[in-house]
Amino acid sequence: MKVSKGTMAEHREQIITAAARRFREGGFDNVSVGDIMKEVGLTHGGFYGHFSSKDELVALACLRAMTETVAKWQKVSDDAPGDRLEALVDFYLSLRHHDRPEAGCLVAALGSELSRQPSAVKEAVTVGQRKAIEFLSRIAPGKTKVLRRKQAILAFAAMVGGMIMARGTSEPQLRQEILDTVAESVPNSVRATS
Amino acid sequence: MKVSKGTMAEHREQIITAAARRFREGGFDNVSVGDIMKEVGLTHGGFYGHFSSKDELVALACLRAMTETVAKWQKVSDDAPGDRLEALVDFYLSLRHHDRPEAGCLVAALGSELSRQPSAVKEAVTVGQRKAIEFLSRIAPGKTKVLRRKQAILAFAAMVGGMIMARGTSEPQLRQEILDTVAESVPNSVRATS
DNA sequence: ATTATCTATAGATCTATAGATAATGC
DNA sequence: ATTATCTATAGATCTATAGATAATGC
Repeated sequence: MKVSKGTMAEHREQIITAAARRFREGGFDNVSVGDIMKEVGLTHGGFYGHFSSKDELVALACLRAMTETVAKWQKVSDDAPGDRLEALVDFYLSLRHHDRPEAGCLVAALGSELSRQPSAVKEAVTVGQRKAIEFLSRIAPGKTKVLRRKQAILAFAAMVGGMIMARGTSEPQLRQEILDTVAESVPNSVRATS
Repeated sequence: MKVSKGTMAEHREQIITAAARRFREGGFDNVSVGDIMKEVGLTHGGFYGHFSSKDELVALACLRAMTETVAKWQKVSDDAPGDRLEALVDFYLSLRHHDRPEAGCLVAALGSELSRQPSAVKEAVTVGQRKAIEFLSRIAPGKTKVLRRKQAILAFAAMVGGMIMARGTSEPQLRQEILDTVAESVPNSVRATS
């Protein structure tokens, strides 16, 4: 039953990866330690050899998800033929992202649950938020650093809010109107930010 | 033990009111039927004489919360000495709203949990979202109806996202930067929307 | 007589722990 | 010998239901 140290380290990574996906899919409360361990092919009892509590895994999974998201943003903006921020906004507010919260932005998938998480979780998310804002500042069009940071925060807020509103709507027409309107307006708005 | 029909109707209202507050405070999953009934001064067993399921109460509580919020927005904008939308944005992105999710916007308090709720709940929220967007359209500055609606959707998205980001942050300085930046940028952004 | 509420409970689920098992690694 | 994982379980909690109780309202 015992596995090598290398395999155990792999298991740990697999648990964090599975958790990052499953939590975004089902919410922190509706995904149990047992669910995640089963997905990795282990039993729930072994979990506590890897982590001291479910909360510890939640914090690690949040940071993992946010780091992966910013890395994906980097690729999307690098591949953009035209305006990098505009390409990112279209990518973020796509129907594809809407339909796959488990593979997308953690703040959009779990944002309103974060305020009720223990401080270790919020601290991990804060690190991720800073990375996201810093990345967006780099592709924002403003002339000064201060201005680009303001543009980054505004763009992030509008994208997160737009996606959450779209996911909370039962009518496909309103949903698409929200995604399209925000995607279309953010680039103009960013340029107007001072 | 039995009460009059009038009292029973009052109890029903009290249950919905308590639920609307407690759900925004703790999330749908972390507030039990028993918690809500206890707050109203009843026992959990009597709940099913009022509602067929917890989900039914969730839907009613969501609609209640959103309707109350839009009513409050109306008052805030009516009392504004200057620009009505600007006053509303400042009110929404205030530290006071940040600190009291249970008395504020449902989309900011529970937004990312909505996509996982049954369709009856999402339909109730959609009704509320339409009311919110229609209200914001009325105080938006655009020349045409179509333009004002776009401005309303952008402003709502930025406000929701800004509040959720602020509540998910553990650092007070970053939190305040997010609230201030979005509050300051939305009015300019709205004017730039076309 | 009807029915709003209460008491008690079935059935399900979840986190965390304890001790057993069996493979690694000194 | 050490330890990663497994089996089993304690303790807690939640939704929903069933039957009892006692006050309303015909």
